[in-house]
Amino acid sequence: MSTIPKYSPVVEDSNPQLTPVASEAAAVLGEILQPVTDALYVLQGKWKLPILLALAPGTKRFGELTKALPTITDRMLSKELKELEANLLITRSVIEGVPVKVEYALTDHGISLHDVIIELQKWGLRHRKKVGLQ
Amino acid sequence: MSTIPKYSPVVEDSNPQLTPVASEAAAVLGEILQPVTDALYVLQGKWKLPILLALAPGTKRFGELTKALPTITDRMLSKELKELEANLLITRSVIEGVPVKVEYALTDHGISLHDVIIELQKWGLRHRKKVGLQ
DNA sequence: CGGTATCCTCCTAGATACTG
DNA sequence: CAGTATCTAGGAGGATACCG
Repeated sequence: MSTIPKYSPVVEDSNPQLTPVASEAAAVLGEILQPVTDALYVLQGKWKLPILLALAPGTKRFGELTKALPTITDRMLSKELKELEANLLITRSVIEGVPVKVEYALTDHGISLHDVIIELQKWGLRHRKKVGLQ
Repeated sequence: MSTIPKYSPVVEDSNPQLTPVASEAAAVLGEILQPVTDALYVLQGKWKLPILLALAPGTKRFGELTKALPTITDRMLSKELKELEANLLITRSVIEGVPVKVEYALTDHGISLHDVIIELQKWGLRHRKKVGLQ
């Protein structure tokens, strides 16, 4: 196992994708790019959003999540949960016993994604109409 | 060349990643997942956002974009511009002459991403603090 | 029950060279 | 100037089997 896996939070590097020219507009753009990239990063991948939505109604166990997301593999679910935990969006609680139970729940920080998701939803609906898919 | 490339708008399939159980909560979740996925989809990749931000101040030509995004390759820029155009976020205007000029500009639909981007930025800034990267 | 370990496949992104 | 053609590498995601 590698020592520092992908579970480190946020985006890996602040790569300068826009030239740092000395115009105010460009400066503003630069201040937008990084935070937005960070936000998009934590939602990246096929399963982040489905998992977060599945946890929205309340705490769920590993097995309950696999039922809620019938096509995810155990490996993927495990991997994604680790990343979400590393980004402080969910908590993982082990309940000792035989067999052991593990509960996953949204953190306040995870819940705070609500506004972002609503805004994405609103735009996504407009986009569907615009593009003509129903 | 394949006949139907990736330039088709929105996400390829509505894959049921959440079980359609008969609870109201799940129904609401299903209505959130698809539009949000669509919205995230059009911003996906390393260059979508930088290109959109580079076009925010106004129309730019291909060469101007390569200068604004110094590390992008021509191939990548060309590919991403096609996808953005297919998603109706930008327009492509050919100005005949020798040599030919091509101008790219945001559409109203592209500009309408503003609210989404601001919301992502706000959350991204909070996320950086939360995660402890300054 | 709640995962790991291995192996594999495809897709994205990039490098390089060339063109109307 | 504004791209296209071709090739390649790396990583995300997936299948399957096994484990404390």
